[in-house]
Amino acid sequence: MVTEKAKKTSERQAKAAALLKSHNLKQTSPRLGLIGILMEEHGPFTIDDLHIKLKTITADVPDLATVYRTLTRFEELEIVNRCDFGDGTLRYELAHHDHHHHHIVCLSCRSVTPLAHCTIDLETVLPPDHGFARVSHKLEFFGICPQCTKKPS
Amino acid sequence: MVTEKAKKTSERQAKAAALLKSHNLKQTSPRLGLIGILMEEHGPFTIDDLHIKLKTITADVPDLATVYRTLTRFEELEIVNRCDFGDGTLRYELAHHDHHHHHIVCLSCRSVTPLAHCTIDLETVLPPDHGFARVSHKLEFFGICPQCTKKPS
DNA sequence: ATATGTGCAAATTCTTTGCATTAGA
DNA sequence: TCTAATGCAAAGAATTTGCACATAT
Repeated sequence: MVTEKAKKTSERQAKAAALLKSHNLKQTSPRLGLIGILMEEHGPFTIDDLHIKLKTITADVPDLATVYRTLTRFEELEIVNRCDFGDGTLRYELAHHDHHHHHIVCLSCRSVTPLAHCTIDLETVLPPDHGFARVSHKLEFFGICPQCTKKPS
Repeated sequence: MVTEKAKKTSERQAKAAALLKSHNLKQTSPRLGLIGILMEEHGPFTIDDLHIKLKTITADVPDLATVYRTLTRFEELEIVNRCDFGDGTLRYELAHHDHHHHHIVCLSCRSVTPLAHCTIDLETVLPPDHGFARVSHKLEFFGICPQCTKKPS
């Protein structure tokens, strides 16, 4: 009997393989491992988070340098998004090309909550004559989450 | 005869001194120098930019560590804003308390253009039941500026 | 077979910290 | 005088790089 979980895992593996193939990247275990983790949980995760998670699923963990190189590569290919919450450590999450979204970060416990989707309309936010091409944006929210608000800090 | 420029400079010095006094900070030359520079040009500037600019106005340049400490202090006191454009180096600009604004960064020449003011309305962007307290946001735009768009890269 | 990817170790870059000394208020 | 601020040097943290070896296609 095939469990539901095992089924999902194999689906993910197939998707991960297809994703690499579509970008002409070789199927290596660091890459498959990283995409697998990012498909399983939303994140975003720091490089260290990801490196630690890799340890739990593989015997021979890839080198930290490889994790850095892999994610930099993935970012260039827009397989992942890089998130910068201004705390000195970058975080990565899988890119979803049908929408994009932002996060709200708790300044107390550092938890990260994804927001449903982006409602920013560039036309209304930027001056009409800005003259910039290929405009994108980074938007992150910060605050004190409901749990931390209750607790006396 | 007093030139227009000299007059502005002395006005700035007076404002800088008042700013420090209002926060109970001692009047030291690193602090006065930094505020002076930030009042003169919008920036935002990296720590290194500021350190280099200090060299042009003072004989005995403050140590880099002092520049870091001073700006961290200023940020806590909300005298300056810290800007993070995701390129690995933080930038600082004077905080204006009557408004806040964002920037558009050219991905080609790295120039930074301040946008007039922020038009983001938290109510419409965040889900109504988010439950976070003391919400703030960081928003930066990226693109290719008009000059760089013209030039063949 | 061959270009691509990886491990390892060292180097870089940005930032922070400890501590003795100096200097504002 | 007495606390706060600075300089200096060293430590830290995150990330990048060079190069020889390994591996996917």
